[in-house]
Amino acid sequence: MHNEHIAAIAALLKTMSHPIRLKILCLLLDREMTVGDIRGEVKTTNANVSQHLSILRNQGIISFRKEANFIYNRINDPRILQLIQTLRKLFCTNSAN
Amino acid sequence: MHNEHIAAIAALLKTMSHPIRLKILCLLLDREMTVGDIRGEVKTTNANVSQHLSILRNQGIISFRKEANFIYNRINDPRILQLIQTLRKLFCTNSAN
DNA sequence: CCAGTATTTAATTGTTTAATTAATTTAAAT
DNA sequence: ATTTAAATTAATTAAACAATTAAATACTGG
Repeated sequence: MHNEHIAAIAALLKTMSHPIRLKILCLLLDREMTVGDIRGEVKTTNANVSQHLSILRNQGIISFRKEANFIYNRINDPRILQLIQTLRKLFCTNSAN
Repeated sequence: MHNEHIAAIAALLKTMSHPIRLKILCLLLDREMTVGDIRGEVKTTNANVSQHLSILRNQGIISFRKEANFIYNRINDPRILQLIQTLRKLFCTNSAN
């Protein structure tokens, strides 16, 4: 692996490595969610969710669409979906494969 | 995914999210390496490598064996191997799968 | 025992990150 | 136009992280 790849992947992992951000990504696996929706699932403030979302956006992981004064967030990069699938398979099951 | 899983995975990703530590893990994919070996590959000091190794050990990612006054480090957890394989496949190739 | 090498530990210092709070923007509804 | 709700932004403060340097430990060989 080249050093640029390593730097890029390290940055990605860093973005994903906060419990709230990882949880947001897990929530967004299935569906779109607004900031308010997300705040209902994680135990923190609205502003805090918004800040974490902005970090995820800057990394290019999620994008959003605006409707009325709601903002619907979704996972942008299909590779992130696959990555989370792998994490779940490796660390959340007892299966042999 | 349960919150304990999320916390555990977030902690793992955090440990892996430093460029030097990620590079160390990539180097250890194939072979065992001493601190000195690793310092030859990453541009930093001996003490710094040792500190990063200790973080990786505390996370349970790598283990080591002692021989003379060398310490040979290796990846402990086969799931880490698979995870890095996945990262490489997703973010270091142009292939469609 | 002493010298030399490998590694770890400790202490310091600067940087980054994260949560909280308050203020601001944007859009909708009355 | 004013109010209300959703989301963002900004400012503050505390905590965590990381690199450097120096000191300490562990082990080997003469």
